[in-house]
Amino acid sequence: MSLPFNVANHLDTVLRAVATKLGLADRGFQPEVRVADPANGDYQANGALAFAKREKLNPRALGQQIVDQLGGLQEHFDISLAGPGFINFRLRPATLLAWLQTYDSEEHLQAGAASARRGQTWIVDYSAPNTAKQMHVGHLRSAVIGEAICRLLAFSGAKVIRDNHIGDWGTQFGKLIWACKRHLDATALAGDPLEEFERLYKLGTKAAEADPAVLAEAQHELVKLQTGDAENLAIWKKINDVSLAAFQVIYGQLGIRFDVSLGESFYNDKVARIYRELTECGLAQESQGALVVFHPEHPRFKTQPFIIRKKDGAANYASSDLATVLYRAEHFKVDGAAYVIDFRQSDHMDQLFLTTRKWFEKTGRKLPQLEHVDFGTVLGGDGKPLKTRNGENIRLKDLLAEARERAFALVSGKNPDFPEAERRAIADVVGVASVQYADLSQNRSSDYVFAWDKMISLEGNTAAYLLYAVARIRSIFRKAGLDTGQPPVAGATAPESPQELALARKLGKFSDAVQLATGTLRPHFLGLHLYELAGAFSTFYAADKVIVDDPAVRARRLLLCHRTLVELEAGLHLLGLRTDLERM
RNA sequence: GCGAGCGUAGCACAAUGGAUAGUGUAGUGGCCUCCGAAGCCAUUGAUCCGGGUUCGACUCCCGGCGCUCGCACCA
Repeated sequence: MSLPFNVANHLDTVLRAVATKLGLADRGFQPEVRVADPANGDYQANGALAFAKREKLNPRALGQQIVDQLGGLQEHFDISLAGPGFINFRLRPATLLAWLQTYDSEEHLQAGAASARRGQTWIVDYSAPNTAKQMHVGHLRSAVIGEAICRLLAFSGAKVIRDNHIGDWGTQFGKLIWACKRHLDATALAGDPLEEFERLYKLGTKAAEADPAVLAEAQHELVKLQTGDAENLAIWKKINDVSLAAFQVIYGQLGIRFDVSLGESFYNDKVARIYRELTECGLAQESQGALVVFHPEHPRFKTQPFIIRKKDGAANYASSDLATVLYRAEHFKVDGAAYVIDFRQSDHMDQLFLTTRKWFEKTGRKLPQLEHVDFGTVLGGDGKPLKTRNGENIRLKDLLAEARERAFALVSGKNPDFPEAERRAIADVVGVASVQYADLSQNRSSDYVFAWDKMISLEGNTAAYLLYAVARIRSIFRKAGLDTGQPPVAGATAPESPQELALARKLGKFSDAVQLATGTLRPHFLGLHLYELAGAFSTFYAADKVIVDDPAVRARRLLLCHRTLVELEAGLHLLGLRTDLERM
């Protein structure tokens, strides 16, 4: 028997078969296979405890009964019954070696993982900045988390559509066009066009606030735009083109590439159908002049309306989001849609999903799995949303530039002898990766404190610590005159020392980490695995010399080094980080 | 007011109802004649309060307290 990519799933399958044989399955036995604390083994099955309790059986006797049926697993596992009825599985060293020999590259790891969601189509809605404004720190999390989720879903076999649902339509364009027609600075526009549009946007907003006549003019410009006025449409298009080009620079640095950018304007001509359908199926009603949806069974949404058409007859983001769900279901035929949007919009998302569920049910449509991938706020050291000293939003381009500068200073301090161009290249990787990883290494649901010192200090669970492990492994190969692409690992023996074993066992948990991160749409589970892997490597590296004379020992330690490199890189790539550095 | 989320060592975080609540940082004490010390080893220190469910609760339920966010036409 060859060992499967995900050992826990294999154990689950075997245990279910045993449960069937023992007549437990039809009474609801669940194996409950979990990754175990290393002190207890590699995996544990907890199912006997709950089942025995429910069926009034002795849990240890039941556990023993199950263990007695697991003879076929003895080749690969040391199996024991422990405590009140835990079944512990410890992989044998030879099995660890076999697993490591099989999963020897990023491609093979992916091949192993790709069965989980084969045949599924997912659309991921992330980033979604508004045009005419610079991307700022508030846009960071959606972009970074969204990209990681796309990669995780694709890795587990899904077809993924990356959709940038940009805010390219709305009432702000009235004020903006008003300002463009009166205050455009051609020189500034030629220099940094987005900067100029942002200035005009602020100017237009202020002017409209101060003077009702301006507001009226701006509203007129908006109506002209909406009714297809050629001049206003041209300005609008110019603004969007300029904005997208500026966004693209940021996306390039973050390793993001979208498949489609279907912004709000794309859905302009699709909202009338929403009003009609929702009214016809009895979900929508008039209230205070607006078209709204109430949910009588819901404690809050029975009185808090979901406004899908404003009293002035215009669409809003609810109408547009409903049209978007329909388009994704009809045109892309998605099985799932993940919305990477901050937690403050939870009410909106709840109302959107609730309404969609009822609407699709009434119209006989298949409902995709709808997931709000929410996330908290990026905070400053004062515990408030991160801003500049004068209270402005921090621009993403400035933030990323500072990250690279700080990384450059650090690399230069550590390795002043590296050529400057190389130090720059290293800083580009380390700086951006540090920002990305600071976000991805913790549970997305909570707010997080943005602290340069912690994220680039290179201590603890940081990108630099992981990349340092990558650099050290490359260094071992380089110094020994070996190629990481052709590791000389023939004749490797099974891991022996405690540090080799700990590292090998950690390597085998990659699949569990990917599965957990993907299943929960929480990338930090993968980050945590990579951090623990890098730690296990550092411990191994300090304890066991790799380049030794004994060919078998040398081959197996090189094998461990190589697989650590492969997994660290595969994992970091899954999180959207670059790893292309030889040394740092 | 109603609703949602969050309260874990000085600080920053982790824990898919499981075994002795993990890690980083800060503190203390060790380790470079040896493949990179941006490292390794050891050690001090925590579940907001009160009930409940469970063989077992940071996790689930109820009630407090505290912080954050949302609540009619911005997205």
